[in-house]
Amino acid sequence: MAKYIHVSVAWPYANGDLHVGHLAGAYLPADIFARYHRLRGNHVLMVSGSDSHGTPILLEAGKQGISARDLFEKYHERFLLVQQKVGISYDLFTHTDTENHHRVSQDFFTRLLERGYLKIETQTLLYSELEQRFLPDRFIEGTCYICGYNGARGDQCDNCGNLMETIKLINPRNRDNPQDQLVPRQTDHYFLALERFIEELNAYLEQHESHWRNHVYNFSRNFVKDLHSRPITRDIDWGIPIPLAGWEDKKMYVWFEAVIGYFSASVEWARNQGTPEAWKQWWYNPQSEIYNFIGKDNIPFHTIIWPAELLGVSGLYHDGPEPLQLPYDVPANEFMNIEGQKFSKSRHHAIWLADILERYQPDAVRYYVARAMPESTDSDFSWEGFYQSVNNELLAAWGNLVNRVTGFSYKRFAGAVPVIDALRPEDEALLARIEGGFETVGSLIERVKLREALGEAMALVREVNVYLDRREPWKRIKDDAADAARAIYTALRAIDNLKTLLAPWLPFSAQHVHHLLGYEGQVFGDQVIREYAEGERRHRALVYDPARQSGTWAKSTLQPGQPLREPAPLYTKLEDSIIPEERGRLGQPREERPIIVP
RNA sequence: GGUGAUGUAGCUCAGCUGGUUAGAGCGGUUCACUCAUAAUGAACAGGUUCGCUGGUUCGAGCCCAGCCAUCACCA
Repeated sequence: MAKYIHVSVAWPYANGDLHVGHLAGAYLPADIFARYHRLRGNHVLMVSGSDSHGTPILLEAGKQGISARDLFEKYHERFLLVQQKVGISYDLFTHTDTENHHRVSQDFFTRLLERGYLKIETQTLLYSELEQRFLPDRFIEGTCYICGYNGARGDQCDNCGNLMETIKLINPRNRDNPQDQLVPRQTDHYFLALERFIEELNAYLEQHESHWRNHVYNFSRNFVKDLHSRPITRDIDWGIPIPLAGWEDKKMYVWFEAVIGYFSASVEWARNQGTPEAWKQWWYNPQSEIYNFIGKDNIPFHTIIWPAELLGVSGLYHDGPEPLQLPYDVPANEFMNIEGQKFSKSRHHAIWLADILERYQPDAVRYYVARAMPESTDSDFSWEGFYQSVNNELLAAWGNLVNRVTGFSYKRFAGAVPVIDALRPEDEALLARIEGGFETVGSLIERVKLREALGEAMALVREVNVYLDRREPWKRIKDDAADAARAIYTALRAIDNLKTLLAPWLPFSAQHVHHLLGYEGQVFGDQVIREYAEGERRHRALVYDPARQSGTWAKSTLQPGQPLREPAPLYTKLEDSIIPEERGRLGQPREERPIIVP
C-alpha cells in the first residue's frame, strides 16, 4: 500500500547564494530520499522555502543598500533557479513572506495563546535613541565583560569565544553609527512555555529511539532536561506581525515561525493544486511519516521546539480526533568543510552552487557530494576528491559501462537490443544479483543510510563490468554470435535496472540512459517554476509536476529487438587542471552572475 | 564551563549486541584484456594495530575512567 511520506527540508536564509554545504547538509539527501519514494509510488510531499525574515536579512540588506524585501526576493529567485538546475525536486519551494505563511503562523500564535502556552515576560534590552527602536544583538558591539576585548559583538565575543548577554556588554555601541546612544529599556515579549511539554516530548523521543541517529537522539534527550521558555516575539520591524492590538511594533521571532513553514507550505501546496484539504493526508494521518532533513546546528529546533509547537496547536484546521503528526525522523547531517577548512562567507572560503553548475554537470556534483555526504561526521569537499570521484568512479565505472555496452550493441546488433533465444545460468545469476538491489538499496534509503546505499548500487555497477570481462562478448561475436547476444542483452538489462537504482542520486543521467535504451517518456516528472497569486501579492515557487513521471522502482523488462538511440557518453571527463583552478578561486570574492537553467 | 558527537590504511570512509590473520572505494605496483571517454578485470603492497594513558575481561577498534584534538548546540 502506498505510504504518505512528508519530506520537510530546512529553510535557507535568503541573504546569500546557496553553497555545497546546503546541498550536502539537507537538500541532496532530502531529494534522494524523495525521489526514491516517488519511484516506489508513495505519496511524497516535499516542501521548503526561503526564510525571508530575521536579522541576517536586515544585515545583508543594509550592506547591499536595498530593502529587506528586495534582498530576499532576489535570493529567493536565485534559489529557485539553482535548485531547479541541480534537480532538487520540491513539490513546493515557496517562502515565508506569503500571505498564507503569515496567516498560518498567526493562527499558531493565537491557538497557543488561547491554550495558555504563551506568557508575557519583561526583558531589558538596548534601545537606540537615534533609530528609535530596540537594536538587534548583531547590530551592537562593545567591550567583552569576560575577557575585556573591545570588539565583542552583541551575541558573541570573537576574542574569547563566549556568548554574550548583550545587556551586560561594557560601553555598548551601535555598530553602524558610533554617534548613537544606546540605553537599557524594558520591553514586553511573549514567551513559549516549552517546559510544559517536557513529559510529552520525552514520550515522543522514546517512541522513536530505535530508528533515530544516535547523536540526534542523545542530544535531544539531554536538551529536554533543562527546557525553558523562549521568547517568540522581538522588537524588529521586518517579520510577521503579532495578531494582537498594541503589539504593532513587534514581530515574531524567526525561530518560531520559520519551522511552521513545513506546515504552511503543505497547506499552500494543497491549495495550489486545487485540493485545499489534501495536506491533511500527511499532517493528520496517523500512518504518515514526516522526515526533517536538516544540518546538525538545527537539531533541537526540529526534535524539541517544532514538535512542541505542533503539540501545542494540535487540532488546528481539523475537526477529527487525529492529533497533528510529529516528525517521524530527523536525519540531521553534520557539516561539509571545503579543502579542510570551515565554510566562511566573509573569507570567501566557499563553493557556490551557482558557480560550479556553470562548469560541471549536475549529476557529477550530486555524485561527489553524495559520496562525501557528512552523514555521521563532518566531511570534506576537496577538488582533488571531486576530480577523482567523477573521473574514476562515476565516469569510469558507470558512464563507461553504459557507453561500452550500448555502443557495442548499437554497432554490432543493428542499432537495437539484441534478439536472444534463452539466457545462460550466469546471465540469470547476474540479473538476479542486480535485481536484488531493489531490496538492498531501497531498504538502506528508507533507513536514510544514503552513503551506504550509493556504495551498494556502485558495487552492483562493478559486478556488471566483471561479468562482461568474463563473458567477453567482443570475442564471442566472432565465433558464437548468439552467445554474444545473450551477454549484451543481459548487460543492457542490468544497465536498465541500474539506471533506476541510481536514479535517486543521478536523475539527469538516469533520463539519459532511459533515452539511450530506446524508451520514450520520462523517469521523473518535471520541475517547473510557477507564479501564484494571493490577495495582494504574488510569489514564484519551484514545483514538482509528477504528470509525466513514468519511472518506477521495479525490475527492467527490456524487450529484445527494441531500437536503441545513438550512444553518447553520459559524462564529461574532467581535466586535472581544474584542481588548481578551483583551488585558486577559494578565498577570492566572486560576482553573482545570472543563473541560466538549460 | 555543560551536553552530544567525531578521531581506524596515502585519501574518503565501513566496522552490528567485545572473539579467528582489522574491511571497502579511490590512489600505488604488477599482470591480463581491447567492446569502451587509455575506460575494464585480476593479483599484490599498504594500518609502528584502530587519537593518548590507564582499567575491566580468558579476550577490546568495539565496554569504563581520565586526557588531547576537532565540530555543533547550550550557558
